[in-house]
Amino acid sequence: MKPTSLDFAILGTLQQEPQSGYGVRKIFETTALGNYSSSPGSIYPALKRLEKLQLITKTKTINDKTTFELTEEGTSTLKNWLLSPVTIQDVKRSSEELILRFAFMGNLLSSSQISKFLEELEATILDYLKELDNYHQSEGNNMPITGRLAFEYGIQSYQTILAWCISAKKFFT
Amino acid sequence: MKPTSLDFAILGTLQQEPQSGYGVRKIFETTALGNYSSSPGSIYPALKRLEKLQLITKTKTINDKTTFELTEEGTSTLKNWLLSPVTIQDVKRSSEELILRFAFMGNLLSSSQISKFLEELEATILDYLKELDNYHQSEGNNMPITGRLAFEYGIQSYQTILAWCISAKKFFT
DNA sequence: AATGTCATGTAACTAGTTACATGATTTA
DNA sequence: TAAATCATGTAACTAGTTACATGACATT
Repeated sequence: MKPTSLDFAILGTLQQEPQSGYGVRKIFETTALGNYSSSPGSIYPALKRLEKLQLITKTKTINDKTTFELTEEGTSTLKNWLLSPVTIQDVKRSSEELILRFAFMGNLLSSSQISKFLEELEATILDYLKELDNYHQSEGNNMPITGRLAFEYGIQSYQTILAWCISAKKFFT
Repeated sequence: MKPTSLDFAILGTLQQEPQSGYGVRKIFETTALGNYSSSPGSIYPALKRLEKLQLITKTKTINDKTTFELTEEGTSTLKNWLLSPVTIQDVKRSSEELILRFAFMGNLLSSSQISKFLEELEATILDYLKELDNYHQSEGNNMPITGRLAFEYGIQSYQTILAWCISAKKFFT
């Protein structure tokens, strides 16, 4: 029963500052933290889930607002997620989630832990890029033009992450 | 009852070449068409769905293999999807899906239709980038460092698509 | 007084995951 | 002959979507 990607997005948000359900929804709606659903049908059940798992607790209920904050277990769950190794599957499946992880590191990890994450990410992407390059070299000419261009977009987007990693590392020496 | 993203990935794959369910699974597993699940629990039910909607039909059953191909309705559904306008929501939610669309255009659309798509995409991303830039200008300094860097990654990844659009257009004059 | 936003929820549905199951065929 | 891969499926579960519902409070 491991938390979902949305769960971690909520945990990270609450870690930055305790929020009501409505507060979380507004943050997901307005900030670029988006592509996470802000609909009540996803947020409120998720909060219940997290509460049942004892990762968050209600703190105070002033007028209408119920404010949630992380429990100790919630904080350590979040931290473990931030510290978990970067796998090639992570890279293949969703770079978005890796960037989300990074975004939440500021408050919880040390500079050297953050820089280690970036180096792991860099290495993993380099590996994957080699794989993609090989495929491109051998199959590129057999692919229909739009297919090939789409594939090349993929390569370029990984190169973008790579370049971003390298420039981001400078902030965490 | 509109087809899902996975449905379109299957339709596009079958349009390129009729396949068995297993064939589709292998393509999703091995090609970079990935992040679409290739598990039997997603593919076989999806094929049933598409068959019920009369977008695909079984053609022949040689030994074990049941081969599916697009019906006329399937082809036109796919084509309509390819031709549908590029919205800012598409861009925000998933560039991946837009690139998937592009990848399938080769066989079904004319050069001018493809180039129109690229121009629409370019314009939409430009709009969105302006929005992101404004946000960055006004809020960038208030954001925690990892949050800001993550945001900047977002900007860079849209710039990558933009550059890709521009270079891809050259193939469809 | 009416509209909009704050604030929280539920109910019905859909798609996708994980895990299991089966049998045939191919390869080591 | 054992193991791997071909080939297709199902069953139980989970998360998320859409749509609806409610009431308080603030604004015009």
